[in-house]
Amino acid sequence: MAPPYQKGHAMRFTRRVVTTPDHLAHVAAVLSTRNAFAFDIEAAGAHRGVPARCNVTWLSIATGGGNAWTIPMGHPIGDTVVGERIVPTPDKNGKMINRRHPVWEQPPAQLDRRQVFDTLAPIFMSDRIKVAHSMPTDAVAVSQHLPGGQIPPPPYFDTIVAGWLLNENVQKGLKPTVKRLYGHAYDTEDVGKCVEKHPFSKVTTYSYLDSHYTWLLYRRYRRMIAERDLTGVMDLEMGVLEQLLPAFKAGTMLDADALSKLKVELTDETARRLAACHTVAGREFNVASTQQKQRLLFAPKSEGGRGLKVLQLTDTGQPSTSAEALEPHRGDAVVDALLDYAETSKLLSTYVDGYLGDPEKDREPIVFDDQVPGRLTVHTNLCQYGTVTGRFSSFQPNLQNIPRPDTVWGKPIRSLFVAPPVHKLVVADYGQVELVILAHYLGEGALYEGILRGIDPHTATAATVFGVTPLQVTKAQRQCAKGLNFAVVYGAGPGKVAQMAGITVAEAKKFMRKHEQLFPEIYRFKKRVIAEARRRKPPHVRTLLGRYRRVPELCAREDGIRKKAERQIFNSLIQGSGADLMKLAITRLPDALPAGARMALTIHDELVCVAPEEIAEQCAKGLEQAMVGPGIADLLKVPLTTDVKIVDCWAEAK
DNA sequence: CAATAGAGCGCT
DNA sequence: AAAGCGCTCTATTG
Repeated sequence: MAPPYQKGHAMRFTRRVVTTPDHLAHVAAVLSTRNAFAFDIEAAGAHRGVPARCNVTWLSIATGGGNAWTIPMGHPIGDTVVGERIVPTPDKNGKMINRRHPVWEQPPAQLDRRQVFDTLAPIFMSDRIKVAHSMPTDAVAVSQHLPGGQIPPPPYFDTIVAGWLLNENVQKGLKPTVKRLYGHAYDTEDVGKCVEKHPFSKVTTYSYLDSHYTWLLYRRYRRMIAERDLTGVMDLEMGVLEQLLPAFKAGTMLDADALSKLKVELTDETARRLAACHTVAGREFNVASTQQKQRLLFAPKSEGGRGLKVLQLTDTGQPSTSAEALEPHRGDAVVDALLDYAETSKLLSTYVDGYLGDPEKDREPIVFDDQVPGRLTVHTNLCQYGTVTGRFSSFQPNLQNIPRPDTVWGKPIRSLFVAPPVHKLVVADYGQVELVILAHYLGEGALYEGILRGIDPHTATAATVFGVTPLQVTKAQRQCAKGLNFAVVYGAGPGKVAQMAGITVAEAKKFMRKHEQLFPEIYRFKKRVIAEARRRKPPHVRTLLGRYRRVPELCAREDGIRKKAERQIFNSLIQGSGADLMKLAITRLPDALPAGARMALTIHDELVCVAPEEIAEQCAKGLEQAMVGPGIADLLKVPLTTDVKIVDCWAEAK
């Protein structure tokens, strides 16, 4: 039964917009007869981008039988502008200017959020299949309003993950996907970016269509996943998702005092280094401007430059001012000063000001200080569909590029990441997982034999190349072998190998030839992988657990393009299989870890868990089992190892 | 004024 | 001719 027509919005929406208790009860009644539903939220206000803290103002739900609704819960404006208001606002120079603001009519009466979620909680907490396009955002946002802050339980079907598994090379967002598959460009105004500024009816349509199309994608993808033999990988990803949600909701803790202290120190140091740049250059200039640096360094002395030789060009053919390009010019006072400044200013802007915000640059903090005294919380997005290879990406903030603790400024930065009070971080990383996977695929030869015997792969390679026993391998020989192994996995040329190994290009070429003679099985395997991939349509490879990586350029006519595709396809087999193993380990955590311990982060080959200190030891044992125990070990012909540490802060784990 | 491209650099 | 990412800043473009 449709509710009566309501004043204030168009007739055609009366079945879609839920604004009365009766209509809400009807929604719940229909959903209770369904075994799956898609949902989507819109958030407004300060923390709209942070699902753990955002203000949910719309909930839309779609399910079978053409049922779809949207439920506004505090949309501030109606449909038409009824006047305007002059508001004095400070401009960026602090001067007051009068700004005109539209005055909107009142929105229709809306349901109370509490009432909506109380009514729908049994549906969300049931064993129905929950469908969303990027589940973490919607599930964690909704969890704020469910009893006890509970996260809706599985089963899940995340359509963005399914779409990505079906084709990792296309835009994944709902709008581009709908445009591509259904030819409907339904939100050209970016309503979702700031719903509260758009008229009620417009948001109604937008919100409604989000869950409507998510449901259509579910219907479509469910079948395709099965048809393309992707059920196993999809199940794996949905298992990963289950572990991701609590980590996303809880966030990661930072030491608040250490961060404010570091801010002072890094700010001072960076200011000193900036002053040094201006002193040695003899004038003030913008040290962050590559254009100005180019002129300063490479212009002839007669024109006020340093007259340095250009050793490297950028993609657009400009003289490069990167650290790598300037390295040979070390010793020049200006070069030294510029590189010193670049070091700390990068760290300051990314890892300190980037977290705390910077009023001068109109940047909001991304840390929250309302959780535990003395601690700040960040809710990084560990994006399980963030790469083409299967790895995670991490953003807002990126916690996968925190500086290493073995550098002067890296240590205090990584030390910021701490366990919550009376908890420990339990950190484990796979040992040389990519070479282990390669050895598994090879099943023969010196690399395979070495890893089978538990020898460090770089040492094993060095022993073979230099014709010595593993115990006799020197540091320099191991470094050289490391460069060679790198070249295998990434397809690096002699220049990069030389640079990495600290040898000349001629020497690198010599060693690479020798490597090819001593490890023929590697090159045969590589050739075979590429040839088989090229024969498939579209050209692709499948990883250890069946994940696809398609690289259409593998059939390109142009040499450079095709060679790059060959490197990508081979690297994806290795890198993607590494991602498979890590994701499988993550799904094993609930069975392996003691109650109270959970995943916190993953950095490609590293898995960070958090546990109450009294069960940290158990957690460490469980983590090891999850990562290398039976079920993982059985997948490989060679042993996979992990190094587990129990620490108070992340910097201690290296 | 907002969006985008390019350069550069942090990580595995 | 080094695989995969995200963030900050400048300079340009709309």
